[in-house]
Amino acid sequence: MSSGDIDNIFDRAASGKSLVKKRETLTIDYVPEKLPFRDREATALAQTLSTVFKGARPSNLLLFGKPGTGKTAVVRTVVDRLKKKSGELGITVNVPIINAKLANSAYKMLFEIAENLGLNKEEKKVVHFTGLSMGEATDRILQFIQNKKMHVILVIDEIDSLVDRNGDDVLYSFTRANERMGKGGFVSLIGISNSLTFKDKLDPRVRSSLSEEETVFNPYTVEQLRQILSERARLAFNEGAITDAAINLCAAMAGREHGDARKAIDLLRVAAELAEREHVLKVEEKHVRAAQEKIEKDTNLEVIRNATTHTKFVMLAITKSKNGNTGEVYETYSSLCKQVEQEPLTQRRVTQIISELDQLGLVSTDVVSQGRYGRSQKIKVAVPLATVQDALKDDPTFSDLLL
DNA sequence: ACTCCACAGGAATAACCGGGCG
DNA sequence: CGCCCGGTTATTCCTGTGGAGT
Repeated sequence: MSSGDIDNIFDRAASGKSLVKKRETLTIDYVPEKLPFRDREATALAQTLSTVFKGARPSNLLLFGKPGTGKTAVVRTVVDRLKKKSGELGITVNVPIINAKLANSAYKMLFEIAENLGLNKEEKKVVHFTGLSMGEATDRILQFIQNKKMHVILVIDEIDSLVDRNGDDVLYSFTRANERMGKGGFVSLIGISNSLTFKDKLDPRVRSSLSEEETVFNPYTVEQLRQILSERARLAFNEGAITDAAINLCAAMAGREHGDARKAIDLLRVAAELAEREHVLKVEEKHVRAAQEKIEKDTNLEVIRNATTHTKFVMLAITKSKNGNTGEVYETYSSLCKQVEQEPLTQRRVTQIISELDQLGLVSTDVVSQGRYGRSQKIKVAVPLATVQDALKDDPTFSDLLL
């Protein structure tokens, strides 16, 4: 380290500067002015939506693409502009953007739509957060839109998770709404889906209506990711606070998955945090590697921590049983339960929990047949043992069992 | 070629929760 | 108040199956 570098540290400390100057540009919520490599998609979307300014209903639209390909970001920038423009022109357009996955049930989603459209500010509450039948709730929302002659463009993010859990009944009502609505009000749907096979899960009627138009978002290439990251880094970091090599590594790591820009930016942010903690001058490749590990560990930790007690028991039982076939896991599991005087669940339920853990990637399973000795799963933990123990140590139920 | 273990994993159903309806 | 609604967790009962041992 040269004396210049040392001066540099002092200068930064004195002026209150650190590596990062604009942290918010490294979060997923930050939407840049202009989205690189997404012009085509953005103009197509703007084109479709522009019909509201003629007072007509825009076509329903489906957007496809893997996570982190800029779907949500494109929608948000275009919608922002749309709102600004409609304000200037004195046209009222309601554009609720809701995330079906975060809402985590069809009913809560309806509730959020209602909130967004301001149903609950009127007279008295119209749609509550439970208690009504689904049909009733949708009817009330549509009725409201019709009465107020509202122009609504409803954006449903992660629409595939809605259909996976609740089927397409709700979507059916919304796509059909315009026929019933008469003149004055309308509803357009914009669905954002992570899954490319999403359309197959829909009823044909819903499918044709929902995808009057569609756009596919291709994954970013590593080179594109690199450019996106460089641009963000220019905004976020102080001059010379990050090496090109670090940026390239972020791009390469995120590109290896499927061109996930969100992941790339997460990596960059966490790497910066780690570098700052070390009080070094530059974010380098090793910080990016460390960030990768940290992100993985943190998500696993969270998942285990938020799991139900029995899921935790099962997780622990899997780490404790060496052989890892279902019968053995179940036995260690029940003995763990009895140690703390809890009623163990059925084996059927436990296999279900195991397959849930498998889906979360905490555990890997493999069906193997051992001939005479039956057919079973070979279950292994897919995360470091320390992670499991860390996650469980805060739970008082497990404090005695971890030794 | 047949058996039969030790489960996998689907289907139906129940128990429970928070909350609205009349 | 009793009943309905949707959601989640758990139970009960069930049929299906790869391959080591015979």
